[in-house]
Amino acid sequence: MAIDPRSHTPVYVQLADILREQIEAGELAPGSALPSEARLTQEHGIGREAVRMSISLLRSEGLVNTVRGHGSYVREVPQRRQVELAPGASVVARMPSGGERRSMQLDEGVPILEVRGPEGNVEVLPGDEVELTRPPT
Amino acid sequence: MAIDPRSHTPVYVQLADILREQIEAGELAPGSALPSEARLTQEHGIGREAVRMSISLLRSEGLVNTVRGHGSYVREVPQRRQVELAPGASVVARMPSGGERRSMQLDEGVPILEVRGPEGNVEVLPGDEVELTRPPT
DNA sequence: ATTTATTTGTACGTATGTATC
DNA sequence: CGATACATACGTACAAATAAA
Repeated sequence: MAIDPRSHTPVYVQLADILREQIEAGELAPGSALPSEARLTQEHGIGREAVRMSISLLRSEGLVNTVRGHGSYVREVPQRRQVELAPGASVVARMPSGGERRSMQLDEGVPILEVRGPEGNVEVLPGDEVELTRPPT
Repeated sequence: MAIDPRSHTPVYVQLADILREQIEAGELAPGSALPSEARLTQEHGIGREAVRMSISLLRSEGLVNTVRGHGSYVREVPQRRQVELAPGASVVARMPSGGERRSMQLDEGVPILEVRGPEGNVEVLPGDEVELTRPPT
């Protein structure tokens, strides 16, 4: 359970594994706060940078969300609304640019869906709120 | 052009903006190498951490790809193969877990597409290589 | 095949800025 | 205002991967 600084797996990966396990086990429930950086630093006897890299890793996986000056929280499992893919349309997934992320108010680790309609019109959807569907015949 | 340490926009964001502009203008062509961390540090008069955060930001946007011990490179625009979404199927986009990223050999900043077939079968596709389509009526 | 130089990765410490409560 | 918490940014050092001599 304890972190081994001499292990070949980096300290920050070890801590991320511990936290991920606690999240998936429900010990850290959706919406609940992770321990602060200072606490994680002290309790695991590691530096602050390693702690921050751990949380950054979980953020990039879409598992947690960090609010500056407040804390890091386990992301709620998003409620997805169903969007029907129109006939003749196509869709690609990609990460948003910084500007797109801000304007769409997306958390880190959230991709976007870019839907091209048959007439060339493009629609950009938040990847964590949408489930694209094609109705049965 | 020069980086202003007293600006309210962080140094690493300023550098990322500069590099992103050079990428989108074609000065840094797809496949070409970015300047090394040491060069960027010296030429812009900033610390290595700021340089690394800049490149990390571009990586998370899927614009560059970093190879340890070698350098960072402008990502090639991916060739997407078209995959038809079956009738009755649905699809969501999300970021891969660390294990998924390794096993699918995905670069950072590449989402995945999770396709659920009508019979509940699930298929996981790399988001940078696939364009999902629904054929016209 | 060994070594050397280059480059990125990990990790620590320190200091200061800024947002939230 | 003060306390807490995360963000930015510098410096340092060593580890590890890569390529070239």
